[in-house]
Parts: sequence; C-alpha cells; structure tokens
Amino acid sequence: METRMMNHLIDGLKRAGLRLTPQRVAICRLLAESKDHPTASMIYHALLPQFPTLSLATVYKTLDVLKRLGLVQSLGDAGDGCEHYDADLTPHINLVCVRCHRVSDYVEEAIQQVEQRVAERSGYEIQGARIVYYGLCPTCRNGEKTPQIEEQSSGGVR
Amino acid sequence: METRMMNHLIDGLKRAGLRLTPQRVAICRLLAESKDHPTASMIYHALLPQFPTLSLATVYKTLDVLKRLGLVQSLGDAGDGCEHYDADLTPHINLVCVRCHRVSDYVEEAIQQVEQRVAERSGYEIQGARIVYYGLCPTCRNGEKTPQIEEQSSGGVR
DNA sequence: ATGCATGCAAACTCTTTGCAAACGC
DNA sequence: GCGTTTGCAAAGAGTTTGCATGCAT
Repeated sequence: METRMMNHLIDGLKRAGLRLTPQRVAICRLLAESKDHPTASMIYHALLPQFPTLSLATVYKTLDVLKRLGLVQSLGDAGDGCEHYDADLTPHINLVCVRCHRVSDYVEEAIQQVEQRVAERSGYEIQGARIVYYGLCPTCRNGEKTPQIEEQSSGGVR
Repeated sequence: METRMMNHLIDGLKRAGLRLTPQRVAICRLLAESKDHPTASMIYHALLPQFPTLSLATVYKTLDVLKRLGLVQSLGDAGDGCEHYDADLTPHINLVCVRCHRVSDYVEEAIQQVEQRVAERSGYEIQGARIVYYGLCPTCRNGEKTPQIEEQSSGGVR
C-alpha cells in the first residue's frame, strides 16, 4: 500500500524525465510511508542520519518538483508556521490539533459531492482542495500532557 | 450588514477592555466591509492614505488581537505567500484562484452537518475550519486578463 | 560525456519583537 | 496620569536562489 504510493511518486518523476537521485527516492518514500504529513524540516531531520550531507534546500526543491507535477499537495501550516505536505490526493479532511500541531486524516464520503457541486455552481475550474478542521485532538483534550501557554484562543491557524 | 459586523468587532475589543484607537477601528471597518479577505499588507496599503504614519506592525498586532479574541479567522495563504483574514466566521467555503490570488466565498449548507459528524467521529474538539478549494476563477479561466507567469502547475497553495 | 541535481551560503519575504514616544480612558 | 498602543527599526523564521561541484543517465 505504501510502496504502491511510493512507486506512484517515483514513476511520476521518471515519467517527467527527471532523475532519480537517492535523496529524491528517500523523500518520496518518506512522504508515502509517513502518516503525519511532514514539513520540509521534518523530512530533513528524518533523513539526515541516512544522508549526512543532505541539504534543506534539496528537500524544498524536491517538494517543489513533486508539487508542480501534481504528485503532492501542500496543506498549509498547522499552527507551527510551516508548510505540511501530503501525498494522499484523494479528497479527504485533515484534522489539525492546535496544541500538539499533529495532523491526521479523516475520511468523509460526502466531500466528493460537495466538490462537484462547488465546481458547478461557482464556475471555478477546481484543481484541488484543502479541508482542514482544527481544534484539540482527543489526547490533548484530556491530558494536559503538553502544558504550554495556550495562545491560540481563536483556533486560527498560524 | 457590514456595519453590523463592524460593530461586532469593535464591541469585541471593547468587551475585552482593549482600547479603541483610530487605527483599530479602521482595521475593523476594513475587515467588515471588504469582501476580498485581505492580507496584512493589503490592509496596510488601503489605510495608508488615511493614516500616513500607520505601521505594518500595528496591522499585524491588531490582527493578532482580533484573532485571539476569536473575532477574525486566518485563512492561510492564497498562493501569494501571505496570510488572508476573514471576519466572517460562519461555516463557509473559500474559493482561491491560483492565478489572480483572489479569494471569494461560497455558501454550502451541507458543511454544518459535515462538521458535526467530524466532531463526533474523530473525538476532536473542533474550534474552527478552513475549507478552501483552489483552481481557476471564471475570469482567469477564460480571459488571460491578468497575464502573469503561470508557475503553480499543481495548484498547490503557496 | 552531458547537463540536471545537490549542497552550501546568502538573499528574500512575511511576520514578530523591543522599546521609546504618543494617546485612549 | 496610568498603562496600553503605536511606530520605527531590527530581529526571526521559513523558504528560495545562485553557483560550483557531483552524479544519474
């Protein structure tokens, strides 16, 4: 399942005539396998042990390439000030915890119909969507595990 | 209608015991009246003629205050790299044009039910939502009115 | 062998912060 | 008059860019 998605990304690069460097392959694998919608920095730090000379710039450039090819979507920041990326392009909802800044997925079938209706009624040529609900995840809701100054009273992201 | 919303913002500041400076009032009015989900910079430039000494920092600080009070929501960037703000907190969909970076509203009743279901099934305490569809607006779709280098092939926001 | 990709460092942009002067209450 | 808010300048943070070296094809 994850290898399937990873191959999709890699094939996409190949099809575009781009080179399959070890760094790119590793970034693709990470994106395909991770469930936590990583940021450029998260990817960078995760791969550093494997690629001691890896550069953040390379991560950004690769993400940019994948984005332009339509293989990856940027989700916006999750209150932490950085862009999160998602290789899962099927219509789904992202849940952002405003306290721990974790992002998770939520499957909602009705979304597909909404998109279609929006397209019809607005006249937009829809290329993508970003459906994010933010609030407190079940964990942060109960336990005050991560005691930290609660600043985002509005829940506004960023 | 717009004055109603403006009063809501101003009352919010007053209720919080904050001061109503001319700058804050002007920013509130702009947020309440404008339909285009302005960025800090847009607000700044719009008010500069009226307040020649206005500072961008003041705009940011005011937006931050309004956000913390839950009177205004940040929508994330619209492909232009800056945060857009919305004083309309009712559940609705934002449409972002990836070419002209304009943001418009779209009313969808079904959204309310979706939110409720998400809350029930995810265990999240939902504080807000950001539902954005991005693509080409009717204007940019036909006319090449705003000729500019098309870079965002993926439609990724930012 | 060719030219795209990497990695370093510097540059950029949006946003935030510190602090003295100004002003709302 | 007191204490918040403004505005300027400088700092901060994430992201992007330029360019020489390295590597996939």
